[in-house]
Amino acid sequence: MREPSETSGPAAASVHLIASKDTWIEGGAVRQLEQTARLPGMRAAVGLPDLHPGTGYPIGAAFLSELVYPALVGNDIGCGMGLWQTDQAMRKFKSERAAERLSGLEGPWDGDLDGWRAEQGLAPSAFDQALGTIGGGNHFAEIQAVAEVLDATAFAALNLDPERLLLLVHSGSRGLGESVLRAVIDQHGHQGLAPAATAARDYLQAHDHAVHWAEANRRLIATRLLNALGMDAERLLDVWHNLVQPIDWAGETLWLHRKGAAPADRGPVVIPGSRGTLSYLVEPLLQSRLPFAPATDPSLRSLAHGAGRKWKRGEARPRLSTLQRPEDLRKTALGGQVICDDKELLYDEAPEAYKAVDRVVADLVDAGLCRVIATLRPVLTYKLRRAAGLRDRQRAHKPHGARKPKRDRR
DNA sequence: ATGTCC
Repeated sequence: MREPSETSGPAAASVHLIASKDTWIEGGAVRQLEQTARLPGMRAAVGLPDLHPGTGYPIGAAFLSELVYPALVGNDIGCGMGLWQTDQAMRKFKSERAAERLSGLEGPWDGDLDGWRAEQGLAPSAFDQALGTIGGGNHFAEIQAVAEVLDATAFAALNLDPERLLLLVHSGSRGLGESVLRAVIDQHGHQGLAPAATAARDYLQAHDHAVHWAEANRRLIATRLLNALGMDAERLLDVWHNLVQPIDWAGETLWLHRKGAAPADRGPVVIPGSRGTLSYLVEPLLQSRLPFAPATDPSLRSLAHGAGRKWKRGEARPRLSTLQRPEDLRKTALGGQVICDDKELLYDEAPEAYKAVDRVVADLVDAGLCRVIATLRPVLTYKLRRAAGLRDRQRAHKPHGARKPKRDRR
């Protein structure tokens, strides 16, 4: 573990960075970590090895505070990862055939929403048309195969079969979380809220609903995708990496904010790479460490939530477009296939835009925070499918005058 | 990240 340099200002929370010297971390992200740690009421802050800059606050970090900071959780409240084991044998899977069967996941679900919501115990919201949709950015649904089993005992304990395909879903609360954040920010700005105050209570109630919505959303995404492929599956895990929750610490209640940080106290988690690299199924090693205290657990019971972005959104296309065409990006180095009809998104989420997940996981293992159970190989990554007529064209019709002149074909 | 943006 390396420690950020001392900075001036009021002595505040302890700040830790869990990363080896070989792991690239942007200076701006470390500055955001230190600045956030100086907010009122902060007790401890940790940057995980996937730390990278966010808008105002870093991503890949956890914060322990006396106050509740909605802005720190961000807009995608409840975002996380769900993992399913399917009944589909890897050897019999035809990924091109499967890709043809996947479409329409962007539109509203045509099932019995009321019945399903009741089954999930999920209160209705104005955003329920979006239930079962993946969204944009780094969200995805991915069919994976087991690449290597490194801990056979833990693997078997999860009832995992190395021959069967898995489904990993990464999504969150979409527009609902955005509306919850906007409502509290409009009233109170970015300030920390006293947990007992009405503002915090109202926020936390809406936050908890968004967290529930996000999990239900991942479940419905999985259901839709599995139905389309004619597969059955069992959920192995579901964890949130964007949320705030109360945590008991030496008799007092503090608030643990995870901003792109996976929990180390909810069983195994998947640390996804990019669509072109392996993902890691890991077993956290902190579950028996009680009582909870930052002094004995500087990781704040958290793990990296992925590889971490290396390039900001929008930066990848100009860097890569001369080297790789969109059709090149729809096949990956590990033989996987990518469904993504949005060019900007295709470039933004290219493997090159991410740090090396192997390095990130190695840092966690070296810090004694987790053990690798297995590595998972991407087979078919679903990002965004546009209606057939609109694929690889301009998103919307523009007036003729606004159209660029046709360029010569190379 | 965002029923994304005019």
